Amino acid sequence: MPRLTDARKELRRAQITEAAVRCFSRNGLERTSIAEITAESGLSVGSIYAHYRNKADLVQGSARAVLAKRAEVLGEYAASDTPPDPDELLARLTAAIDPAEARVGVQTWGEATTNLVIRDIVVDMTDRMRAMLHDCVTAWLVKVEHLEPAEARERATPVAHRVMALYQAELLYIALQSPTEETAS
Amino acid sequence: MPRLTDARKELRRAQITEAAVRCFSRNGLERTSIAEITAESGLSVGSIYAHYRNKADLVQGSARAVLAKRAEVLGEYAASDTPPDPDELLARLTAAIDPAEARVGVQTWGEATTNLVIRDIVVDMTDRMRAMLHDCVTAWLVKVEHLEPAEARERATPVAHRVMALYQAELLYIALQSPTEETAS
DNA sequence: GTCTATACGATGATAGAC
DNA sequence: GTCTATCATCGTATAGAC
Repeated sequence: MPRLTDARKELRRAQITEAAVRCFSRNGLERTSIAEITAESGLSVGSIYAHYRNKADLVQGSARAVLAKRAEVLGEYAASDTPPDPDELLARLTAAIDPAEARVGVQTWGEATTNLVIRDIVVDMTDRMRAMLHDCVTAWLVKVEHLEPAEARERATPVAHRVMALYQAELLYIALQSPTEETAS
Repeated sequence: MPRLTDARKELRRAQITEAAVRCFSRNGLERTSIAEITAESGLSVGSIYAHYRNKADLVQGSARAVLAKRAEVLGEYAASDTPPDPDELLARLTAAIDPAEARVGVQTWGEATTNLVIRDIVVDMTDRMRAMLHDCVTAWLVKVEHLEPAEARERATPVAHRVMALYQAELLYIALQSPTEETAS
């Protein structure tokens, strides 16, 4: 299989999802029409349907992209040599939130309540992020607080759970600020 | 103005919003058609439009109803003579969450990211709930921990903020459990 | 692969009788 | 106030040329 062609295909798909996310952040998942995404991406209707089976497929791809991007930021801290303490971890995480992506993220939560495919994506990504947080906190407990690895892992669980919860609440808070307010720091 | 007529009108409106909330919890805000709400309420299309200007108006009414109901539970604790400590407060609050209403609540968050009217309703209700939590925590600090009222109010602020955040995260968690799981306790 | 034009279905909202 | 029947709009998805 020609991997160059595959790479181009992935690039087009990314181009489309990125345009879609911009539209979603403005008008929401369902109120965004294919025509709008067409205009935003600079492509045509036919081209979009050549890369995505239907709109549901496109929404899934966009949801994955947004959630993956957020998880990516987290992954960097987990591998750090000087792990931040939980409060600092949360502060850095929330500081890295992009308002537009926060809106799409919250829209995705809403969609997940009635769409099983989206629900699985969200739950899966949330579990992964919680696991990464667990790694971060464990690393901090071991390297900075000098706990035994076994005990550190155990004590990290409720802490990771709480950090995740506070992060989600912060994401919601940012998503609920009106688009006109988001430039004001 | 005849208040009996007004009361009947309110009753009909409630009947419609309750049916709407049931539909929303199953299919989401946007994917629920007026026809479905018609069937669920046992009324007709014309009757619904006699009580609500349009679908947006109906969604607003439903959002208000759900959020107000959740705030109501909280109001009881604020007036209690033996205020629960923050952990207990959160535990009781989360225990009182109805899965169907949790789903509509999260859907409302999603809608609020792009709909200014809904956004104002959500922000307003959130602020009110946080204020009530503040009252609860202050009452606990004064009556149980025997702090001075002035200091209690000040110390209660970050606590109320955190309880609210954890409550929101728990609401999301419950909303994301699939409808088939919600009977399993 | 990408485009334009179009078919088809669904849905919000209205009209008018009772 | 409530109903049934209907309209008009919009949006997804496809067909077919290039």
